[in-house]
Amino acid sequence: MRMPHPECTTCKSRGSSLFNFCSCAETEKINLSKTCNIYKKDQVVFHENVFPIGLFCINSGSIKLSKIFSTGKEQILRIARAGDFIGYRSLITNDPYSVTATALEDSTICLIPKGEFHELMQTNKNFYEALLATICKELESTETKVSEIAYKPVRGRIAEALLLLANIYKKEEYINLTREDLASFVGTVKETAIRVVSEFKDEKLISIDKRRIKIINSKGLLQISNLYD
Amino acid sequence: MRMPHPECTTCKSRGSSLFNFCSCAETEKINLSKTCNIYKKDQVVFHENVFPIGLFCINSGSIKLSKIFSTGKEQILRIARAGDFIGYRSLITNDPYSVTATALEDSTICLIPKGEFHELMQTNKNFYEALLATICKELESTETKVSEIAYKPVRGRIAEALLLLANIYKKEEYINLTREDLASFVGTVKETAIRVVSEFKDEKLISIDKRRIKIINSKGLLQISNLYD
DNA sequence: TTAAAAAGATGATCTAAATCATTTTTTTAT
DNA sequence: ATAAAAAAATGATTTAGATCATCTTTTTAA
Repeated sequence: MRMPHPECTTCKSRGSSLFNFCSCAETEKINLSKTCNIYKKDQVVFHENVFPIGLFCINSGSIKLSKIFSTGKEQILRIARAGDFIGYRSLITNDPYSVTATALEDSTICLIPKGEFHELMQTNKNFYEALLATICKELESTETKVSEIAYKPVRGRIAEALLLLANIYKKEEYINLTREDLASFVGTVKETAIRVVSEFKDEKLISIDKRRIKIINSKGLLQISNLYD
Repeated sequence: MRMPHPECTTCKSRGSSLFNFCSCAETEKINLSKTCNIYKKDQVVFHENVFPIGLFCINSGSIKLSKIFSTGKEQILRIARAGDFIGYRSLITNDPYSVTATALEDSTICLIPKGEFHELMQTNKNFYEALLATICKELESTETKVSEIAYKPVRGRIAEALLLLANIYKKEEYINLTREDLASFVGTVKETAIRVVSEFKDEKLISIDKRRIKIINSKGLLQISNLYD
């Protein structure tokens, strides 16, 4: 779905994005070449194994990045929000996407053409360095994820995930993720995630309104998360 | 342990390392500023949570990069060999090491001072770009590891790990890793790794001499590895 | 507004893999 | 060469969490 372009220069996500490292002139230039679309909830932004055509910059909403198996199982690796870039790795390595990006809610996403991205990489050192730092941070958190899935019990992983998600969704009052997505995020199944979330509710660590989760005792959750570190 | 410096310019690992992107003059300069040490088997090269003082370049041997838990459990994330750089991520982000590096066998490792590394990053675009590409690849393989630990049964993970290790150790005839390290690498326990390796021997997928593993049916292993993708 | 679909809850059962315990083989150090 | 230590092998037992099945609540769409 096409929509009137939000302006990059005045974009409310600019401060929290890598565009913060771009000059006004650069931002203006990007603004002219970009296109912008609304993705409905559950709509795929890009598919695993497909070659990229540009850089996606999330203007509003949230996007899950996941690997999907032939068995239908899904592993969510990361959840991106307003201001985040997605799909830049394939642009750098010239490889097809290694993950699938799907909208978790209705989201507005801008697409910056490949050439524009590469030009920015060539000409703006600050941008380049900030991007490199972002990738390094991502790698570190992914390495942490490996160890935790391997050694931390489900209860600890869900406690930790809820704290992380509360931070991602800090502007909203509730964590807006189905139990099934929560399960995919921590590497378990729906039923187990449902059970653990119910336990946390009984233990007064979280409250639930309809199906939405709100943390009411983050210290308690942190303790559960750290039990096995 | 100190030793006579191997020469960077004639280093047999140079072709397979990122120094391949450096000019002769640059390599000479690095050669003069570097120091070189032998690390005995099981010796720690650097520790988690410690700040880096330079860039490590493996001249010979093999190094495991792992996270170690307070419970004593270890998750091996990556195994680095001759020509590989280790510890560059902390140098880029100015953070302490997020993993511990330990010699799997007696290894020779050069240490390039921090300043030298940063200068190279500033002045040599090819080097910079190659490093960025390396990190991107690492991130992709770490993401794959997350999904596999979450969804692939131990048999499949060990089959896959053996194929990967055979490739890392392609110059040697045997895979030189204890069952315990193999277990840490795929996220399981020693006993389970031992049992699966024994099964593979019984199924004529591998042969074992003393405790060393040699692959004799890689197609079979690949099939087991792919059963659940 | 109502029917259908999706999400969540919950109980029962099963199983892969962890844990615990002991023995054998290989390696290392004296 | 021999003793001690480390690694591997193997059996018995336990368990966390997956799977299967059914029911309830909430959301979505006609």
